Amino acid sequence: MPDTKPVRVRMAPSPTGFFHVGSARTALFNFLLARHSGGTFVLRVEDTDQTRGTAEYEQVIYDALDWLGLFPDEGPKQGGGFGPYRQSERFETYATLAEQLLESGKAYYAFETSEELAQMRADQAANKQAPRYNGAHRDLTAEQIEAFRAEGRKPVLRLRVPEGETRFDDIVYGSITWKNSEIDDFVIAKSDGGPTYNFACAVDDHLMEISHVVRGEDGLSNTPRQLLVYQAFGWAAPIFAHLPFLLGPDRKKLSKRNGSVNLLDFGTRGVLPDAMFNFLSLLGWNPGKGETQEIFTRQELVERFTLEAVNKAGAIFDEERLAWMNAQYLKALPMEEFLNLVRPSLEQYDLSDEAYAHKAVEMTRERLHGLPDIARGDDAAKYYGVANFGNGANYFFSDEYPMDAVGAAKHLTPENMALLEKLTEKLEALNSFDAAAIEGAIRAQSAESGVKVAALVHPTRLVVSGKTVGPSLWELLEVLGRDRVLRRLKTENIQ
RNA sequence: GGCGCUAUCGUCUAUCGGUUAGGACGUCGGCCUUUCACGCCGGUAAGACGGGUUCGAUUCCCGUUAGCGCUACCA
Repeated sequence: MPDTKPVRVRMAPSPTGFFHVGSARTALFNFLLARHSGGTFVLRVEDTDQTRGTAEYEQVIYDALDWLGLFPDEGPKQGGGFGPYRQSERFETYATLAEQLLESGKAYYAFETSEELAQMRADQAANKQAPRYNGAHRDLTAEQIEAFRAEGRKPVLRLRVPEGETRFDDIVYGSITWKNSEIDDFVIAKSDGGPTYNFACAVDDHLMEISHVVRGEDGLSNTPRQLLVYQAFGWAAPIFAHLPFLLGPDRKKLSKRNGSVNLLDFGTRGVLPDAMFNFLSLLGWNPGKGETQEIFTRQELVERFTLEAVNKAGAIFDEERLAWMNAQYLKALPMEEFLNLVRPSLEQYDLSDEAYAHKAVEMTRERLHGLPDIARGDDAAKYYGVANFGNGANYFFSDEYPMDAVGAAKHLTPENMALLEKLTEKLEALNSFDAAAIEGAIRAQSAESGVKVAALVHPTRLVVSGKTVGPSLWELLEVLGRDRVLRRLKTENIQ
C-alpha cells in the first residue's frame, strides 16, 4: 500500500422521501471502509434537483443513518472542514468552476432547446444511430452566440470531450475502458445555471478530497464522464469501487415494485439494527478464506472488511435469511432490552406487575419469528415478531383474547369439555399451584379417565390462551396463576 | 439500437488450475416432546451453453445466451 493519503469516503444520497436499503448497504460499506482504515466518513446531500423535496426529506436520511448506527464524521449536521455539505449550498462553486472550463475552452455554450434535442434524438433513433449530442454548437462564433442570445435562448454548458479513451481501475470490477467516442459532450451546467449530477459529483469529490468513491453499480457508467471532468481540470482522480446491486426476488434491481425497500420499515417490523447491519454487510461481501461464521459483531465486520473482497454479481435481498439472522440477535438480546422493544405492542395492557410481565414476555419470546409476515398468509397465532408481539402474548394480560377457531373445533369437543370439568376440580384442590403439581394433576386425570395426556393438554391450552401453541402447559398455568386459570376454565370462554 | 457490467445449490456465498465443489438460509426427514418454536442429527440441491489454453478447468481466454446498468438541462 504505497498510497498514504488519508482515507476519506462519502455517502451521497439525494433526499427522496425514504431511505432505500440499497442506499443503506452502500452507506454501510463506506462506513466499514472508513472505520477499517481509520478514515473519515462524509455525508453529502445531493439536493441539486429543486423539483424534489428537500428540507423535511433530509431528516429521513439522518433517521435512517442513526437507526443503522452509521454516524458520519462530516456532514450538513456535524459540519467539517470541507463544507458546505449540501449541494444546494454549493451552487456558486459549481458556477465558478464551470466558468473556468468555459474560459479554458474545455467547455462551450450550446443553445439547443429541449425540444430541439428531443427531435435530434428521435431522428437518430429513426436512423438507428446512437442517441448522442451531435456537437452542432461545439464551435460557435461570438456572433452566433450573440444571435442565439438575442433570440432569448438560455445556453447550457457542455464539456468538450476529447478524442481517445478513458480508462480506470475499479477495485471491484477491475480495469474498465471506454472509448470517448461513446461519450457525447454532456451538459455540466444547466440553462438555469445549476450543475448536473456528473459535474457536481466530480467537483465535490475532488474538493472534499474523497479518496475512495464507493457507490452503486449504476455509477460505473457515469465514471468515465466524471473522469473527463477531472481531466479537464487537471485533477488527480480518486479510487473507484462500485458495488453490485441489491436485487428483488425477481432479480431486478430492488425497488418498491418488488419488495420492501424502506430501511426504516424493517425497524418497524421488528428488525434489530445490529441484525440489519450484519445482514447487509454479507450481501455482496464476505470475509472469504473459507470463513463459515455468519454472525459478526460490528467490530468484527470493521476489522475484516476490505473492498477487494466485494463481489461483482448482484445479490437478492432475501427476507427469509434476514428473518433468521434477526432471530439470532433477538434471542441474544438481554431481557430488559427485549422488554423495551416489545413494550409498544403491549401498550394496551397493564404491565404494572413487572415480575409477571417479565415472565410472560420471556416465555413468549422463545417462540417468536424473526420477521413475521402476516400478509403472506401465515397463521398469526404462530408467527409473530417484535412488531406484533402482543398477538402472541395477549392472553397473559387479558381474559379477552381471540380463540383459534380451527383448534377449538378440533379440541373443544363435548367429551373433552367434560374432562376439563374434572380436571378443573383437581386443579382447584391443589395446595400449591406450581408446575410440578399441575403436571401431576393433569397426568392423574389422564390416567383416571383413560385418555392420553394430550386430550387434556390441548383443550386446556385452548381455553386458557385461545391458542394451539405456546409454552409448556404446566409452566404456563403456573405463571398465569390459579385465579386466571380457574376463572377461564370455569367461564369456558370458547367463543 | 450502441456501449458497459455480470453469470457456483431456489437464495447468500467459499473456492484464488488438481476438492467426494464447503458453509449458511429455505426445504424435506428424524430426534427431543403436552403443542409450537428452539435445539440437535441427517437428506436434498450448483459451476448457463459452446469453443479453446493446459497433463488437468468452476477457476484463465474467446464466443453464445440470459440478466442488469448507462445512453436526460434526474440523481
